Amino acid sequence: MRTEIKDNSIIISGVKCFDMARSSNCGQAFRWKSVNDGWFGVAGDKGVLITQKGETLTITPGTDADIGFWLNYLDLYRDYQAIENEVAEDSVLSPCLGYASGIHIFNQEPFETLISFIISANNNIKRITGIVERLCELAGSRKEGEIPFYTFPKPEAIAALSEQQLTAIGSGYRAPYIKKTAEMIAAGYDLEPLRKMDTAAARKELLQFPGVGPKVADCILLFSLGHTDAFPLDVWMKRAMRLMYFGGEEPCKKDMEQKIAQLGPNSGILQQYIFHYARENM
DNA sequence: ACCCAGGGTGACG
DNA sequence: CGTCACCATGGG
Repeated sequence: MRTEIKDNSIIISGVKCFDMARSSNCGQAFRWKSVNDGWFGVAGDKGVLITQKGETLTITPGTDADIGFWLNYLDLYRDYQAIENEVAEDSVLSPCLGYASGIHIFNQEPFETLISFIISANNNIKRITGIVERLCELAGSRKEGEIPFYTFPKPEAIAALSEQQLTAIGSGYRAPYIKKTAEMIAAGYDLEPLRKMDTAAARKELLQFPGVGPKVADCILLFSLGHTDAFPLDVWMKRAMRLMYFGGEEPCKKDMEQKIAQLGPNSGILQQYIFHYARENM
């Protein structure tokens, strides 16, 4: 893999085992949208267009100082080929690769992920995307450029909104959860130390936030805090796990946990393959 | 009209 | 510890 700067763009060549289309459209992030010949997305205070042609990625705009940020965000440091090789040898999981090969876990900003997945509860991806977009327009800061965009709001900005404003953008009964959680972060709770905790301890911390239960906590751990063994179990995943490992029958909790543990330290990444496979097939 | 969506909360046993 | 009604919203 090689990086260079050309015409205000970051060019990353020799990119293997990465599919931007699948990665940006697999329900882990809500701020990427397909445009003419690529994807426009926002991360932190950066809004960029990413195009992929074969093994070459182009990120526009991008300077030398941004290279490390995007390599980390797109999880290009991780050896996904090794992970996919193991999946290919697993007779149960290998069918997922046809639909999920090239999916990377994006390393997103923790507060944004926390709020986004509170919104995700009992909701569908299209609606979640819309609510997040309206939240950014309501309380984020506008950035001008070739494609103008809004940043994800800071905790203080969301805490300052009324519940009525939050329901007005479509968040429904989750409005008080969003507000209270933002208030807790604005009051000084730091999510960063959760990266270094073991997954179970970090999960317990996240469960303190209103609107965060086991599934939402696992999404935050996996999509923003580097815990690749967090395994979000939503309705799609339960359906898929039932069919793949339990003959279509509902397993008891212990058997499910045992099966997940058996998938190893990258179970969360495998989860994303299974999730995408399930959404396309079930 | 009914069911579903990347579920969580609170009440009750 | 487990179960379950309820929660707001829009699309099928």
